Amino acid sequence: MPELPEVEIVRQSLDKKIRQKKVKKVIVRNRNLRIKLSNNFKKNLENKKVTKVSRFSKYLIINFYEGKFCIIHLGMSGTIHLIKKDLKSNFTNLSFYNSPSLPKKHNHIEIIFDDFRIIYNDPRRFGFFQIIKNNIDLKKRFSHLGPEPFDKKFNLIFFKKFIKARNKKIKDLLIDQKFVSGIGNIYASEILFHCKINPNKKIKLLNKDECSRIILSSKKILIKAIKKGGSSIRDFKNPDGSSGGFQDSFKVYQRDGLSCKRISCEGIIIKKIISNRSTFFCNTCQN
DNA sequence: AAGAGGCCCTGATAGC
DNA sequence: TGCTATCAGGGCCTCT
Repeated sequence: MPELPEVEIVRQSLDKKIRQKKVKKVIVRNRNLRIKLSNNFKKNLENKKVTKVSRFSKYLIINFYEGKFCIIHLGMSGTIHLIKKDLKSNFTNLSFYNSPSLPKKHNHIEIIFDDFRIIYNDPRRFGFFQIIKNNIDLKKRFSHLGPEPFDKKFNLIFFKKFIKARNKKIKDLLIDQKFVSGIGNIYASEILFHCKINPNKKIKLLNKDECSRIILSSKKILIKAIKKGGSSIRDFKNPDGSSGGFQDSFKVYQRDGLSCKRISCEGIIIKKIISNRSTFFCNTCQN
């Protein structure tokens, strides 16, 4: 499901809700996520107080007072639901489950606070939760990942150096998390449309100006997507149940066969599989 | 050693 | 109202 903008939207509403709150109880219904949940998972969370919720790339990070962290990756289909207690009901337990936005199946993990709980739902179970003991381990955990698009380290010098002695298509490079972290399949297509570069182009053929445009467009598209609340396709929703709006701004994603949205371009949007994933681009203005 | 491809898993949709 | 095939926004592993 989610790329960096969607994860950031989840982070924002989660942070607003659980900052400075103490976890009362944890319910685990299914430990078999992509990474099997550790045996002491519950113990590590129960009675611990949250300082804040942060994020790196597509990973959510719940920060706790004693210096531990719980990282959450949503995989392809993970969603987080904030469920408030229905004050009209006197039933202690069932009164949490009357939210129409809560799916019936695959609610694997619940983290319970005083008068609300957060529920992790994930049909495909490509997501995971992981406890990280301290700051050093947290750094290590993300050490294989490249900078985020907004990071000033993501610049022309870095770009040129990284692509040296490599040969792949630019679309492949953009979703390579070792190069830049947070961009996934949707935004890669949107970014390349924005800077008018063909996703099939080999990186060794990119000139300086094109590299600069890719950097700039990556920043712009992701920031715009965050401002619009992420993209709601399939099942993505803000934990409070509201939808994002960036999907209405898609210029190429899932628009194959339709005409190019660029003013004065007569092109048609093409869908092509690049390394096993759908890629969309204009056959005219992206060269 | 970089890169291509397969695989983890379930659900929605298309086509018969 | 049934099947079966294909595809889906991620990331890791293996083979070459």
